[in-house]
Amino acid sequence: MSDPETGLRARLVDVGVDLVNTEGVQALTLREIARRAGVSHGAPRRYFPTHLELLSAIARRGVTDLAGRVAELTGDGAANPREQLTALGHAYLDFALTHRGMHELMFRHDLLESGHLGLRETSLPLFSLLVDLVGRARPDVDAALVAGSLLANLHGIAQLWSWGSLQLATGSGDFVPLLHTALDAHLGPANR
Amino acid sequence: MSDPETGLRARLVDVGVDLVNTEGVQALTLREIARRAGVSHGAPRRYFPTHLELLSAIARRGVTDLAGRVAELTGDGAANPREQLTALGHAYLDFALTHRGMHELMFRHDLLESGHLGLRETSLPLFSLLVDLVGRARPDVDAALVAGSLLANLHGIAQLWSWGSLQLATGSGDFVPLLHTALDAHLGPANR
DNA sequence: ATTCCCGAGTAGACACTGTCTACGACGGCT
DNA sequence: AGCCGTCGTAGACAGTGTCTACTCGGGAAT
Repeated sequence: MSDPETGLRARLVDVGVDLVNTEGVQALTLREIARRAGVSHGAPRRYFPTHLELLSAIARRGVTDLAGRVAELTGDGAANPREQLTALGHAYLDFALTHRGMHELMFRHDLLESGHLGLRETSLPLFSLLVDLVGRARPDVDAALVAGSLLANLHGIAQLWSWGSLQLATGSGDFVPLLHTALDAHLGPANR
Repeated sequence: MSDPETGLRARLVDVGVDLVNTEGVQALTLREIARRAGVSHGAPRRYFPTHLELLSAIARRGVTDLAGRVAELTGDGAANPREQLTALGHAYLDFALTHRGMHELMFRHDLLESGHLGLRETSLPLFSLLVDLVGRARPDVDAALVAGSLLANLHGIAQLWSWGSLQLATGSGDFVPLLHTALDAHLGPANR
């Protein structure tokens, strides 16, 4: 009847999401998750045959969370694509920096290559949204190429910023100038 | 007298570099490195008090390797900065994609945050070279900001490309168009 | 109503990991 | 000769992921 009691499967993922956001990615031990869910260390195996599949389920939670935030920011019809892209970039960086553990988990090589995550399918709508916005903002260029480079730019800023390399480089403690630099570079200088 | 016999310390790092390039980052077990170096699992502790410090030493080898490649590409005086930046970007992407394990190791959060790696100091010359080149190519902008964004862009392309997200996005199996898109975006369209 | 059975979780074993500590060789001093 | 410090060994310990045998409880079928 109550919500969190709906099956051990969901509870394990809930615990994992909490754990990665509070303690970091190295705390996502199979046994620790089981412990916090109040079951024995063998229990998760019935739902997730391997540790990687449990981690993938947790990471997928983060992907859909991020996708939700982006969707609600860019939801309203055909607004100014440049503004929407700014909001999208801001949302992405904000998510990555306030959920560092989850962001790190979402892009781990072993998860991505295991195939359990299905990031290719999960993140494709976000990418095609980006392609659409870029295509509307700059009809004169190869939208897929520019969108790809812009996505990589956002991702790189999030990554380098989160461990401090870029803050030392740019001096300031604010990532917004970097975001605007990246946007200006790919979309042309902000027209007013 | 012979080269590889110069101390266990160097031999451990040698073994680690080989291992990460052939088997990947998950093979860099303390005990496995010791095994391949022909010593017991307790031996590394005399030179590297913890596993992370050994990994940091291996990663530092990769950083200096990359710095060397970049330095020899951009060594000749004051050539065309745009061409030098193109060569630098190509070298960076090439290194990241042909040494995937090493590249992944070099940018692991736990290594960076442990402080043992010293990436801040190690990679600073590379970044200031980038700032210099960007400043010469575009005297009209904040060079540090653009260089930071460009570095993040290169890093992001390397990362996203290496696990296939971008190849699916751009269709082609070649990363050079993406590299030129990023360079054009930050430096302005190639003059001529 | 009794039997059967199957899904869900437990408990213990196994090989492996990183860290710690006590111990043994070996070589260069005085 | 005796000593001592450096280097490496060997074993213990807690913790990990995976595997397998088992127990328990509640329907379904006869």
